[in-house]
Amino acid sequence: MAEDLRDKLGAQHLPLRDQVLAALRTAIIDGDYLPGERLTEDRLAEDFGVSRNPVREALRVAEAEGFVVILPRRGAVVASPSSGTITDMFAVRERLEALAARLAAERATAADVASLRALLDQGREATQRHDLARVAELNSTLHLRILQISGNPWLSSIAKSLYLHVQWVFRLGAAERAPHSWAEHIQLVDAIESGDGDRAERAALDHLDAASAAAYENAEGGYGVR
Amino acid sequence: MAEDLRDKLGAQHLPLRDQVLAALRTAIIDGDYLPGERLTEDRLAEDFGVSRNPVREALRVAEAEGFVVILPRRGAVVASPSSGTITDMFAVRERLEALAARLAAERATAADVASLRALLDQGREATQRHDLARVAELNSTLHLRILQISGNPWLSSIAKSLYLHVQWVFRLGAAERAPHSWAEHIQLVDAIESGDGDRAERAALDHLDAASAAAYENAEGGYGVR
DNA sequence: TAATTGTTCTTCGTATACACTTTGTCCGGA
DNA sequence: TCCGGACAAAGTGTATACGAAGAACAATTA
Repeated sequence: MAEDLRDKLGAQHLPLRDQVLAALRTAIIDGDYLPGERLTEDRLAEDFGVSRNPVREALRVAEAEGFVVILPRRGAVVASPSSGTITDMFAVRERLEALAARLAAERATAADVASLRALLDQGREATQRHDLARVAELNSTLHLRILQISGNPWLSSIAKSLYLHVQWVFRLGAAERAPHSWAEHIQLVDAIESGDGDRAERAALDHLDAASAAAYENAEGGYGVR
Repeated sequence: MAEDLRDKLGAQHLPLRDQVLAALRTAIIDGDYLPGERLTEDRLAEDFGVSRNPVREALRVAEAEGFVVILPRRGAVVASPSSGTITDMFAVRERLEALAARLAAERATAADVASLRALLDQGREATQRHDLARVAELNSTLHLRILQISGNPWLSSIAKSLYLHVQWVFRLGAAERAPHSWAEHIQLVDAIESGDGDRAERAALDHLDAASAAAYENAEGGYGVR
């Protein structure tokens, strides 16, 4: 009850535009709306059961985030990530996640490390169960958690946005990420626990290299993105 | 004329919401709207002479960009960058601009280098004239130009946004940036021209270190940002 | 003084209207 | 058949109005 009150003080009723934005993002990432597809305001409004205003506001933010492109007087279309984009995104992610790993190593508390280890355990378990969806989800959670531990809000929000886009491109390409090499993750968490920034950074870079290599293999088959 | 036609094909009549967004950004960066200041939709609509709709859309984007904070059912207030933010921003900028310098070194054409040198010359000249505003402007242009040369749109847009925020914090703090050490810039451009990625990266890092040191000195006096 | 109530301001969402562009279609003429 | 222009349809861009609900502040009451 006390928690309810505290929540109510600030807010709790998240605006429709935010719900629309979230729904739009996931719809695009999941491929429900394909690149190049036209997104008229009326259509989105109908799809989400709201009026045009919340839709418009969500669209502007989605544009700023790079999920849609808005052509003046023509409306919005889902953005079309090109193969060049993958290289570019990984180049930036490399730097950012290396920094995040370093900061996390320098700042992680025992509780932080424990939470990372817990994710690692769940990941191993899910891998054994061959629950690929869960594995991918845990992978995301782990990376996001490290960003959070880094304690740099800018880093966190930028990398998070990049991460979403990478996921998007992945889904467009191959069905699902390959079975993750949790060994790399363990290396990374070990390094963070050690408090050795250099080592953490190296571990992050190694992991990213492997991930980007996998990305290219996946991309080979090709996303039908024109 | 051919250019006019090409422009007309796509568009030319940039929407009110974009004009409002641009005006809002500069108003915040210039300190016309101070951190913590309340920005009601009606007030902004009146200030810019438009209806509430374009204002709302501009506000959402400004929120996504971190210039304003929107409290549910309370409205928007200008964001309040704290001293921690400066450290965080520079940590990210360091990585990003180092990457940009490396990419620029690897990809710069002769024409690119020439345009950088031209900016350098103008900068030196403006410094001699003690035209500080122009110096600051040329400094911005130079950095943005390097980002553009890097050819990585993600890097470019992220770093650009960070750059805007840094400027904002600067203006809040001290009146104007100290007379720039163009020597560092020359080092950087030399390194880019040489095509040596490592060297360019080092030069960028050196420059950022100096800039962040200067930032702290300036910040010492204190931005009255509560 | 402290708690409660009421008032006011403002956001949030909806609905509507209309000008203006872009696009697509149709039709007549060469 | 092919071309060109008139015409209609679709959709964005902007403005405006209105009701509901939350938050802040003032006034009132115990």
